[in-house]
Amino acid sequence: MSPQQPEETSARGPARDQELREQEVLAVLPRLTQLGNVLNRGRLTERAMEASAVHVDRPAMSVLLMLHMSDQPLRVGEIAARMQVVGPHVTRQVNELQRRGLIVRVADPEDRRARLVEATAEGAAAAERYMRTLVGWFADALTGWSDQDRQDLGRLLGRFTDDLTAHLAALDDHPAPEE
Amino acid sequence: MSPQQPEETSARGPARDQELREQEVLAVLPRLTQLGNVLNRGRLTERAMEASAVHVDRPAMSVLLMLHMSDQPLRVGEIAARMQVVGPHVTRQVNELQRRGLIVRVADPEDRRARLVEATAEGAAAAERYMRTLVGWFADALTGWSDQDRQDLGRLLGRFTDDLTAHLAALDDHPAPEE
DNA sequence: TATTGTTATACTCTATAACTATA
DNA sequence: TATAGTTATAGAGTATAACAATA
Repeated sequence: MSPQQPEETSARGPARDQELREQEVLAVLPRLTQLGNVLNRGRLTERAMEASAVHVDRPAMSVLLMLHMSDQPLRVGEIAARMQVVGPHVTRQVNELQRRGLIVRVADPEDRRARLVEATAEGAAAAERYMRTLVGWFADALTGWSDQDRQDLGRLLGRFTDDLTAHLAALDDHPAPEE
Repeated sequence: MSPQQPEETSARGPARDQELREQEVLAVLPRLTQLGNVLNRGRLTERAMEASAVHVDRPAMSVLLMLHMSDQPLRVGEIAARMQVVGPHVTRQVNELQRRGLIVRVADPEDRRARLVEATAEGAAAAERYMRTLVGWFADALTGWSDQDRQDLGRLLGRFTDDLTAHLAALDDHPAPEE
């Protein structure tokens, strides 16, 4: 992390800026990898489910959580789109959640091909317990942070995720200009 | 997570702080989920491998990258520990990388049970191409950010990952104090 | 004919168990 | 007896293909 003067930086032109950004990203890359591991692997989900007494598969928990955060019944296709997975995968999880009484399928009045997936009272309560457990852990990890740092983290993380998502989507359209 | 002292005066106690942090985390949670998806799923790795003309499996790429970032031959057990996976998984990936000539196994002079895994020139070049592609994409996504924001992101992300990792590890030792 | 969802199947990634060789 | 690694096998998670019902 070499400190630099903003004026100096921009005076050197875009190529130099790019190089500086790459230096910084290079330093953060291992942390991003680590964060990805903690979020996906690392049994974070399993532990939160255990702590909140929710006993379903991890993918099913994702579906239930997605449903809970939407505050509205969703179609299978919509759930799949939001989770960035394919339809059949969601069907399987919805089947399991239904078996356990955590969701129900109701008729979609607007389209008889589709059905709406809706959390039961029990399902909503389970999702709420799970989410509060997880959020509590994250919040605990931020103990000792200044208000400013916490706000900055939220702001920058959101912006970074959006920008990264947008840039990767753009790569699909303009396939890789040579570097 | 119910605060024991319901009525707080203007002075903010720890319980109130906790609640504030949870509010902020709740807002960032979807973004963290999204970021986790982008990093792990979303074909980011596959696309970077394609763009850098590296043709191995995704887990094998992780091993090769880990080796490249260590700048030193590593034992299978050490790679597994750093990747947080089990030994046999690494063995499989190392086998494939060896078949493709990207790594070699050399004798460990200090322990004849173990062998050291080392990237070949070709393997190191492939890892370097891959890493530069990925870092380039991330850096591009940060175009238009102020120097301050970029530095803050790096700093806060690193700290967050460390604190989160530490907190989750602590949960293993003091299993969930009842609330 | 296109779209929503389901069923059946296959593939990828990672873990556990059993074993070998060296310490 | 304990440790490093490998081989064989099993499981979780997700995708693709083929199909049904409705639009």
